Amino acid sequence: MDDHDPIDELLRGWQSARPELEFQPMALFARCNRFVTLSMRQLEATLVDHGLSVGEFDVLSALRRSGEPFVLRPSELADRVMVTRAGITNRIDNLEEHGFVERRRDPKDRRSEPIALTKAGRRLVDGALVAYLDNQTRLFSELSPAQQRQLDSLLRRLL
Amino acid sequence: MDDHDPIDELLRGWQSARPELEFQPMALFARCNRFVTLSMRQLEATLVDHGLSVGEFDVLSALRRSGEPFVLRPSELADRVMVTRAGITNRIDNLEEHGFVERRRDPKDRRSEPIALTKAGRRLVDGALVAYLDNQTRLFSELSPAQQRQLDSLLRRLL
DNA sequence: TCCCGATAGTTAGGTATCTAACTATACAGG
DNA sequence: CCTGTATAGTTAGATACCTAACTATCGGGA
Repeated sequence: MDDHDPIDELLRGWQSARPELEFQPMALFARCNRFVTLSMRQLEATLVDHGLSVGEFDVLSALRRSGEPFVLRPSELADRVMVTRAGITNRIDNLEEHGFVERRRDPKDRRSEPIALTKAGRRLVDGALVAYLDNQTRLFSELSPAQQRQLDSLLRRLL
Repeated sequence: MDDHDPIDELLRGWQSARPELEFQPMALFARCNRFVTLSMRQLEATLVDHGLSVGEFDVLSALRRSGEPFVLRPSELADRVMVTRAGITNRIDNLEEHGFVERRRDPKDRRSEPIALTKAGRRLVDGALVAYLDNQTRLFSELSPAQQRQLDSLLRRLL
């Protein structure tokens, strides 16, 4: 019963304002939300040290994961990083300006503009990845391996 | 091993691209993130039915929770809904336009502009609250009460 | 061959947020 | 009292998204 936990405070506020209602699930979701929000802030800070935003890192990551020759079309990228195509256009614009990706041409389909990870982009993402993983590992370091598996299984059930 | 789970796919992609690294924590965080993102979308949809965005609902909720006379200063609201003061100014502008809150004056401090929940605002938030809670309850309905407590305790440890 | 619906990507317009700068007011110490 | 610093809130400018409309191209069927 930490009096300074903002979510317990939220819960107490509601319970005294609407004592007839059940707020346990709200508090649980608020905690999930808070964990993700705070963690994202840390991850952003980690990537800023490498000159990347999370959004840009996601795009470079998708290219990196795709394996040789590290080329994907914008629509494939959009699907993989779960962003609209318009959003991907903007991210690619930024990354291209900085020389981390290149727009190519597809001789088979002139509508398509395959996006290729450049050498510089690959170096960058490979370096940032290590810091990013370290950070994510730290996020869960308070949990034992068994607890981490437990959390994973609960989340799988939720999704 | 669901072949169509996008997070398992993420994991497989990385494992084949960088087999020497450990991606379990990344997958775990990705799952948290995905759960929160998908849930937020549902909650947004629920509130849209009541003519509110999540941000607006948060502000009205904070006022509602504060109890009689349902008045808080913008800076208190900003702290409670975890948004900058600039962000709160905008939300209040919207809510005031729609008549759900009112800007008052504080005779003790002319810098301050206490925000009061109107009758209409209170009706709205009380109605939306029920739908919102129902939705959040549904989010976790796949988990037994014991599993929900387990999740809560894991999250408390993480935070 | 020509047309027409589907597909790839970009552009335009709108929204919500942030940071930083600004205005007005309060208050404490000389 | 005056003055300097802190505080309350707003405004300005930038960013990163979204949806919807648009342009160009593809490919199948009359």
